Amino acid sequence: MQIYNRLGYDFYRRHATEIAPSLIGKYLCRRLDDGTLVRAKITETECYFGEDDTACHAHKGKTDRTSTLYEDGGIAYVYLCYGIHSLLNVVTGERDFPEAVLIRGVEDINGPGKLTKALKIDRTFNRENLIDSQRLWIDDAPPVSYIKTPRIGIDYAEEKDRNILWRFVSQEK
DNA sequence: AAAGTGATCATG
DNA sequence: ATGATCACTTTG
Repeated sequence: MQIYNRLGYDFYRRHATEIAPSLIGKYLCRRLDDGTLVRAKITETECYFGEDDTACHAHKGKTDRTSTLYEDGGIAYVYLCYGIHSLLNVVTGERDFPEAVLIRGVEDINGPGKLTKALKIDRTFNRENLIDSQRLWIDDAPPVSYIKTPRIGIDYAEEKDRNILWRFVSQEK
C-alpha cells in the first residue's frame, strides 16, 4: 500500500486556480488533542483570487482580517462566518498577492461549516502552517476527476465573478 | 422562508 | 459607539 507524504511548499506556492482542482481527492489531516488522527478525503473546493475578484475577502484591500491572505502559500486562513461557523481556507501562491482555496467539503461531510465542526477546527487555526504543523496538514494522493461550477453564496459579487467556474466537485462516489 | 449568531469594517 | 454585512446550517 502506497503511503503518500504531506503536501509541501512547492505544492502551495502555485496559483489558487490551479491548486483548488488539484486538492480534490487529497486528504485533509487533523491530529486532535487526544492524539486521534482524522483523515478526510477532500471532495469540494473553491478558489478566491486577488483583489480584482469581488467575491474574495481581500477585494477591498488588506485589513487585519485579510492580512492572512497576503502571506506565502501553505498556511490556513480560518474566519468566522455568520457568527457561527469557522470556515477553512488554504492560502496559496506568493507573498503580497491575496489568494486562497476554500475547503467546502470532504467525504461524508458536505458543507464548509460542518467540516470544521467535525474536525474541531476553529479560529485558532488561522495562520497555522500546513507544511510543518503537528495538528493540521494535507496528505498527497492521486488526482481525481471533477466537475466545475460557479461558486456558492457570493450573490454580493459582480456578475463576472459570480459566473466564473471556480468551484470544483469530485465525481468519485 | 427565515432565524440564529458574532467578528469585522465603515460610519459618525 | 452603532449598524450593516456576511464564502452557513437548521428548522418549519
